[in-house]
Amino acid sequence: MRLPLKTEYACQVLAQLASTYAEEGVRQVEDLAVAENLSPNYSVQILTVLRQAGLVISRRGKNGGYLLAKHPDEITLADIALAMEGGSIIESSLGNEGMSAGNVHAAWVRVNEALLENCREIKLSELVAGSEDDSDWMI
Amino acid sequence: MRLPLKTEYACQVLAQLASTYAEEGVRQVEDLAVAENLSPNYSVQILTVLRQAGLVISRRGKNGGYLLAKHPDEITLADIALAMEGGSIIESSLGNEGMSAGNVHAAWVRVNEALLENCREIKLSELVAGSEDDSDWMI
DNA sequence: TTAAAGTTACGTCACTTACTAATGTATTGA
DNA sequence: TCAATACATTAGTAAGTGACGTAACTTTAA
Repeated sequence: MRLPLKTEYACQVLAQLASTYAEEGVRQVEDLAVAENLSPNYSVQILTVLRQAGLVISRRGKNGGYLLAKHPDEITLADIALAMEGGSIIESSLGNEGMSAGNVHAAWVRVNEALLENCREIKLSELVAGSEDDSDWMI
Repeated sequence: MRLPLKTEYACQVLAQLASTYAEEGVRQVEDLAVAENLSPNYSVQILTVLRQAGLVISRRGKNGGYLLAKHPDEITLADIALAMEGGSIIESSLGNEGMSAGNVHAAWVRVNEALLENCREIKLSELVAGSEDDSDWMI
């Protein structure tokens, strides 16, 4: 199944914010969108979700913009995915109709939990282009 | 993201075939579909994919039907998911447009690989209703 | 040879995704 | 204060996808 672009874009925008985290200033949507080659209008909607999830902080009005709510080491892929996708990353929609439906559903719930654990091990800081970590396993 | 019903149905149909694996006879689509409460027509399409992937064997003509190609212990969730979804379970569609796109893409590729490992640890035999294994962690 | 079963191709309708556009609201600096 | 600026929210939409149904074809046992 395809990972929603929405979620991938969220990773990009957050990585972009992380790249200037040390400077402590806000970044404007236009700026972020250009750097990641995204539609500014769509980026706003993504940033709104990220704000509601407590991953970014926004300032309105003139000289407004966005900044990370936490250190890039303390935001994981799991946080991002859950923020964008809701309660689970992979969700099984099977009910109890059919002999094996219950077992199949339970199995995928287990897979989702294992997946969450894996995502918890990838930090936002590793996604920043040109960071120290990005040479080990990144291509 | 929602796990495609197609994939979940595939698990159900295979679990159903696994439940009578010892009897070594074929099961007809109608039979399988009723047991798992699926549309027979749709089940056919799923079984066709599973056959092409080498997970089931079909016999055509009168008294035809389907049977598992391997022992239920030797088919895993990974096999099923890959058969239904293609090369990867979770696929990132990001290219290289945008500063962090490459890193984000690489991260999700890594997640997919970890996910595959997890799926390799769940055997089809565990999905069979009423099997010995289904009481430990199944609800 | 005929009826039963799988095979294949096509059609389709509702839903979702990935946007754009328009309007509203808060903040600031002159 | 007021106008400019930037985020916030809602609505709209076109294209794609998912989950089916239908129908014609092929194979095989009896």
